[in-house]
Amino acid sequence: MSFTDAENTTFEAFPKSIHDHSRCVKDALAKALAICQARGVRFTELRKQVFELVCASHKPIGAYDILDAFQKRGRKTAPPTVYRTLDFLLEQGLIHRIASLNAYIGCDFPQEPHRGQFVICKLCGEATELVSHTIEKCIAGAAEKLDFQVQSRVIEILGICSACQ
Amino acid sequence: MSFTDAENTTFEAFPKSIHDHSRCVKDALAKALAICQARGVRFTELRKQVFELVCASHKPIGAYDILDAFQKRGRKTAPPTVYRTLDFLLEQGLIHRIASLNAYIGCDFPQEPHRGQFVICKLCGEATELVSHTIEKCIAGAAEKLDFQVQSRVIEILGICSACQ
DNA sequence: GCTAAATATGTTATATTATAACATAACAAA
DNA sequence: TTTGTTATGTTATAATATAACATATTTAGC
Repeated sequence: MSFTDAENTTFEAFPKSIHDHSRCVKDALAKALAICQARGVRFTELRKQVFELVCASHKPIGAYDILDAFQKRGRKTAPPTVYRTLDFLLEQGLIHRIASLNAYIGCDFPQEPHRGQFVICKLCGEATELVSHTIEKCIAGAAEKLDFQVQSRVIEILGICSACQ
Repeated sequence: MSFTDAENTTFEAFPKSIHDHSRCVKDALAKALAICQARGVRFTELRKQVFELVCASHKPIGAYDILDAFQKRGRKTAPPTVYRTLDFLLEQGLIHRIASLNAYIGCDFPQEPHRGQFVICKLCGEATELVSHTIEKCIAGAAEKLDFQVQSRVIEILGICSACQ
């Protein structure tokens, strides 16, 4: 469930402790599959499994955590396999990379082309995605003044969530 | 030389190719020294040298580039020495870390308590700092709605600067 | 000045994150 | 069914960062 406020910022409830997570994962998988089919790219078993691991929680997960999970399941996997798969999911906009944590999180709005903005709790590790059009506009304005062509942006807000205070 | 626009965003000229850089470094060193003296912390020779290396250009520099520079000068230095020194400079707000590049850059506004926002050219590597109060407000607004205590933020805008287009 | 405490730096080893380069397998189109 | 393309496997290594402990330097109190 996402909200849009008066300043035109869209966000999910946070923290996400209280929601039907199995449904949440199921929906995300269905969306991802539909998106890949529509684009004619393959949502292979490996990609599906990595995506499921990333979506298993709303805490950004590291590449080596994914690797460990595979190895615990008895699947011998090497880092390039995981990184390549993460790269695919990033390219398709199904997940985001959190630069300040070297970790990956499922995208809350995979249908729409957009740039993720994140709010991340340093205590519980949960993160949620914002889409603030005000921030977008402000960045676009500054870029225009500098005659700068924006290609990507990293916006990560770190602190303590309401539940952890 | 910094500017403040109608939307209350302060920024330096960008790209910075055309400015008196030796003066720029000299000023930064003087400011850093004054700040450390005022706070009663030591701006040691090592810290000064690392700070000078970071300020030697307006391109974010990696920790291992700093290490290499020391080793080229015949000074045998190990990674922890560099990282500890960078940590000190970060704590004092004299430099910033660019998370998306794993690199470090001198702070343009070390006197004021603020959070860096960066515009970074992927071609020439130059970066400049913004202080957009609009972005600050927007983040503060979203945080308040989520009852989230902001501790730090990472705002990095990547693309192509005017000179490189 | 001398000594103790605090601060800073040196040193060794290792953890963590990510990629290069090349081999094999699976799939898709003709 | 063979050919090109895409995906995955495999080995090795690069790049970034920290833990743990040793030594040196500075500061403050005496």
